[in-house]
Amino acid sequence: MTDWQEHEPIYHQLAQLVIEQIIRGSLTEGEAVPSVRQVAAQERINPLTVSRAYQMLADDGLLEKRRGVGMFVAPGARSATLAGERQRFLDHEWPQLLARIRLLGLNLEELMNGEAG
Amino acid sequence: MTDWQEHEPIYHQLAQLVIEQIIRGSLTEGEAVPSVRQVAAQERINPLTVSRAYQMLADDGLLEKRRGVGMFVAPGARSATLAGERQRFLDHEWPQLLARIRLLGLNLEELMNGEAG
Amino acid sequence: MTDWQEHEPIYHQLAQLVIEQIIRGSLTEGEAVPSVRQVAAQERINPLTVSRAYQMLADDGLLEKRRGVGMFVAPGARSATLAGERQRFLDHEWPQLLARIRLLGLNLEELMNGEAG
Amino acid sequence: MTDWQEHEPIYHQLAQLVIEQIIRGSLTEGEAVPSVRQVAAQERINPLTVSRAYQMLADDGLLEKRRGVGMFVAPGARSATLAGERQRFLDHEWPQLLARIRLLGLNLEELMNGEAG
DNA sequence: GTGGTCTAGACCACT
DNA sequence: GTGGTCTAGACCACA
Repeated sequence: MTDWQEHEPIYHQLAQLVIEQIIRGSLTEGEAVPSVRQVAAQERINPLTVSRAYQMLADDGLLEKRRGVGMFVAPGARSATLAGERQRFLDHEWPQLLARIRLLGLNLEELMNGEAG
Repeated sequence: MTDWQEHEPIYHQLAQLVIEQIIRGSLTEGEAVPSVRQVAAQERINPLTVSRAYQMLADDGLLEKRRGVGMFVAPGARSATLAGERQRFLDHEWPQLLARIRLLGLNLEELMNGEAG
Repeated sequence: MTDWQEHEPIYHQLAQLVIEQIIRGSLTEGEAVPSVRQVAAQERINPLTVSRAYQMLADDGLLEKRRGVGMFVAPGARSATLAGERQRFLDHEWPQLLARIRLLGLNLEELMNGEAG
Repeated sequence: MTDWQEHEPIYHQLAQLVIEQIIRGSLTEGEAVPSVRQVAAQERINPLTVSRAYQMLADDGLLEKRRGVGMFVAPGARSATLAGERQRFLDHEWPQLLARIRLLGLNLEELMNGEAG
């Protein structure tokens, strides 16, 4: 059972988890994703919430539905995801972040400090 | 007119803007912040939303209300803000971001130097 | 109260209705769309079902959300919709349809007959 | 391997394919239709799905079962099918399609002549 | 007032 | 077994 962030929709966090698993390789292309009911039971959340997450991923072409069978990681999902996420990060998140880091007067050393702990 | 982020409350984003201005020095201690009505008109948002943002800042001791006159940047606001923001950033936001950067296979040093992409 | 088709999701039919109203001009750009609750009450369906329809339209850029206020027909929605629907029809639906019409040996006259009744 | 439409049951689409073949004459009356297993393997779908399609056609009198042998196109199937399909198309599908064509501002004559776009 | 999220539970179609 | 749809109802954040 994952512990969900308070202020972000569960279905969104769940989708993100799947994306991470695809990137990390713990879900490989062509592999079946755990069923909606299975995830719902395991995470103790409503099937509809799981369904929404999977639906989002299917809309983005990361998952493939086979009717009456289940949902599968789409071929090419890993590279597509990785490229897409990188793009989004570099274009939208990082510029704002960098401005913020500079505003706060933080440098590389201070930022690296945390990782030792 | 700022363009607001989709998934974060406007009042929160607005407060953040004021904080940045204080840190940057474009709002100096003792200076009056623009009136609720003024901001509301300029940004085309509800006055209540502006009010809420200012209230938050007042609660944190960054703004001072002077009845019938307006709101002013509190003395000591800049250093307090800067310290607080740095703390919050390093403790809560940065760890997640670093994990994300690693997951995407990006190099932090290059990112900091603007060499990425 | 609309009478819904049996075999197509209500939220999908509802979205289609809104699209038709935009094309037809009974919903003009910038105009507020009836609220989720309002439609739900009027059509005697669940608010969530209405919400899904509106969400689809917002995702396609046909509706604009203003938080805490409501949803509005996006600027440029009419021409975008019309162009998009035409494209989709000509590219995907019509070729199959034409093949079918020819297979059944139907001609223009037979097809026009129905419209008199 | 056919690529199936998203929102219509595969068994229904499969039955439609057989009907088209009968009308087109690529399946003649008295001829055996390919076995359930054969189709299932070729189309990579569940044998039950194929079976269901064939069953529907048999129920409509378009196919005949001969136990232990296979299924065959029934005598009189072609004319019966053609008449039935025309009826169904003109009565149920075409009126909606025509309304849609009108809504999109398309010209039926041009469409029939392939001049559209 | 607005839309968004989540739940519990029912029912359906497809394979 | 699979996912999809819908309902009734609760609660929340935003404006």
